[in-house]
Amino acid sequence: MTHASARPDVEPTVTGTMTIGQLAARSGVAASALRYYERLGLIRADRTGGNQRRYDRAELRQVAFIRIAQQVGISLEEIREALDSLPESRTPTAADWARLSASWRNRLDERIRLIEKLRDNLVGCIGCGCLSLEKCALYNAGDALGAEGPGARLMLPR
Amino acid sequence: MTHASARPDVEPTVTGTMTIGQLAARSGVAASALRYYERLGLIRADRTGGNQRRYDRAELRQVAFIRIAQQVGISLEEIREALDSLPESRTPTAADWARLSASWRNRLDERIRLIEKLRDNLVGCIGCGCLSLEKCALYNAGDALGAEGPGARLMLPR
DNA sequence: CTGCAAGTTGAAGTTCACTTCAACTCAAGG
DNA sequence: CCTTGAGTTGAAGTGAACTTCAACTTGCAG
Repeated sequence: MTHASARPDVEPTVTGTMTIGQLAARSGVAASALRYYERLGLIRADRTGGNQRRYDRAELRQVAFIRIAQQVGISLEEIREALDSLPESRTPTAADWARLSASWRNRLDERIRLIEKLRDNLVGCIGCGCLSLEKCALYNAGDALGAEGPGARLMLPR
Repeated sequence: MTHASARPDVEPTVTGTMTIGQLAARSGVAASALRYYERLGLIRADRTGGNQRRYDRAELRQVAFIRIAQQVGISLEEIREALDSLPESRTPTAADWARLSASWRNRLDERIRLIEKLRDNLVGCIGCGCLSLEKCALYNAGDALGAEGPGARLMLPR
């Protein structure tokens, strides 16, 4: 083993910008995914003279936001729309983020309500055999089951 | 409008079995999806002399279970595994279902915990700008962010 | 200055969960 | 018997979210 002191090669440079590899390592998101996000307009990067991406520190927060939103079941397209609603002034302020996330609180609340209903009814409802689909409160809770258009569906409704 | 009495053409026959169209209508799942589920071994159907599917009433419950599990973010493959764990004796009993759903309660609890954490931290965490990824409790909550293998990822972790 | 890991692009591939299509066959009312 | 709507199959298409590949180019340690 080499000397145990800090390895400087992954540390962000003095300028505070990161390469795609560094952002990937720090965010836990694959570099290919970051490029994909950029193509979709979810994140942005400056370029060096040699056309390599250099990410601002702020992009780390942006990527975190994207990942979290995804975990909540929001599609990248919807995330893009939300991010587009941020002011043009780059590097959104804390207040901007707060406004955005507040608007998603409802979605989270809805999701929790649904899953809790699911959990609370699972044993009782399926166990009791009441799952007759027409009357069962559980089943009707997630009403948006009807198909609409081709392609794969989102796992969770709405 | 014709006379308002019940239309018998969608009603299940005296035998209690359903055509694929009837099961589709009653479960809210497209017929094509039902055939797909059958290919994956998630549901089963008897056949008429002319090779048409005839579903037992019990399959309605089965389909409901599948749909609910999906809403919780469980993949069809995992659902199949769970259903395979049911006893060979066709038409599982209420106790069987209860056992199965009980084993999924944990997953539901986990999901709820995660989303609640997300919700509770969203405004505070992103708003305050603490989202430095390494320290943020919110981000670390959903740790399984690392990639593994090709293909699309599940929306929600685990 | 050289070597080589890390970066770049566009195109094509992958997985999941379906849907759509074409080309039939079945079932049942009139 | 005929027609018509519902059902059958296998193959191919779809959308989301990425990954992988090939064929280069950059950037920096030695």
